[in-house]
Amino acid sequence: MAVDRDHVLRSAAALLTHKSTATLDEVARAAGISRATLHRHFAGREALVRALEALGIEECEAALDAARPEDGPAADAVRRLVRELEPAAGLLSFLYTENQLFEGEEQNEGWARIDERVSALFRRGRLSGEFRVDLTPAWLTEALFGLIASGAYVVLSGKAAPKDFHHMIVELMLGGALRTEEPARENHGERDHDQHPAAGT
Amino acid sequence: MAVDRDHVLRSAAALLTHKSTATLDEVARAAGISRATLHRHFAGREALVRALEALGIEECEAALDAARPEDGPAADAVRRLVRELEPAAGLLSFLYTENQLFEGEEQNEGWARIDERVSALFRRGRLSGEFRVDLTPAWLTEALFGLIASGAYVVLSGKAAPKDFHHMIVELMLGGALRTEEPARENHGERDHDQHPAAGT
DNA sequence: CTGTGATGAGACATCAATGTCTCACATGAG
DNA sequence: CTCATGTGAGACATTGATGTCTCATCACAG
Repeated sequence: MAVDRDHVLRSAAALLTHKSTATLDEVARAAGISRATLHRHFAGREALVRALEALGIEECEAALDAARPEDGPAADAVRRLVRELEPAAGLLSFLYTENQLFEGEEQNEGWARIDERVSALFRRGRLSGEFRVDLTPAWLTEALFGLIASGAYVVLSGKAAPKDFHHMIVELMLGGALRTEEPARENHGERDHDQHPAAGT
Repeated sequence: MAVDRDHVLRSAAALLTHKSTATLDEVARAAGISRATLHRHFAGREALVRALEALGIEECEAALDAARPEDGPAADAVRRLVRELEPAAGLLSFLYTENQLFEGEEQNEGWARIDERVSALFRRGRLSGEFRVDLTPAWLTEALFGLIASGAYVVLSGKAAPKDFHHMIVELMLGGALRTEEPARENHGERDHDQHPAAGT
């Protein structure tokens, strides 16, 4: 045997994340194999992207499982979810933009399922009174992935440190940019970052 | 004369927004002209994208001018900015993802300028005590454009109504998803004293 | 009407990415 | 050693998008 399929996929994901138009030859080089070998494992660019999509879906599902979106306060579940999704941020960023190309084509049911699970989390939070009622679960779901993509980009471009990824996204997502007397992002039981900016006057 | 250059650009923007790989032939058809004519106005795909980029920059600058980011509460300035940016959301969404392809190449200085102006707004808000200090202006700027892109996508896909565009983005951006005793979105200028014992736990 | 200018349609060559195939080499099993 | 397998390198044809050019048509100014 040869060529660790998973290694190839991850290399491809890393490369395509910041150069989505990379040639198959470039993808192969990035993985340390020849174009011929790459083609032996993935019939073509289409197949490669599909495989990446499958990998992304797989990681999202795994992240969702690990984040236990049904447990405890919804806000904490969101924090855990972002935490679990962080390793896949680059790949997701790529797929997020790539998916817009599939406009019109039928969306992979895997995404629909993930979308549903995340939406369910936001719905639960809304029902429990934790989340605002004027922001729909659908929008929050879309926004979450959008922010993850933006976050991955910011970190990649060096405008922010990797260690701030989780904080940036979770805090903006949950608490917003406005400073409040009572920081909305107080931890509901879980000890995440606690860089409370001493909201006092 | 013939072919309203501006019309062609806007058609192209609309098409490329949801199919970024559209053929020049498709772009031409979308604008209601022939590929030959399209080519007479824009030397090639490269030139076309550049023109779209220039248009996007122009609209952003105009939006920034109209939003008076220096006036009044920073939060209100953000609201005005999103309002002014809304018509260009589709175009921005396209450029936002497209820009990631130019990774490595020198970024158009126009974007740098816009980035700087928006960042300045968030810096101002942070200094005035309106915005949180743990979220950097750079991140908020990136996030704002990311949310605008997400918002444009959600509206385009029909998951949200166009009329909610502004609300969705501004509210999530400023107030976050968490429900608070004193909804941040009601602060349209004057800060109402929030001395509520919102201590969740 | 006539001339000018812009456009639409389409032919044609070019180019880059891709799909396919061959051949030689390296490695490991027997 | 000998064979089977997987791989690297590269040739070659195909395909789709593009750049370029020609020619007929249409609208409008004179």
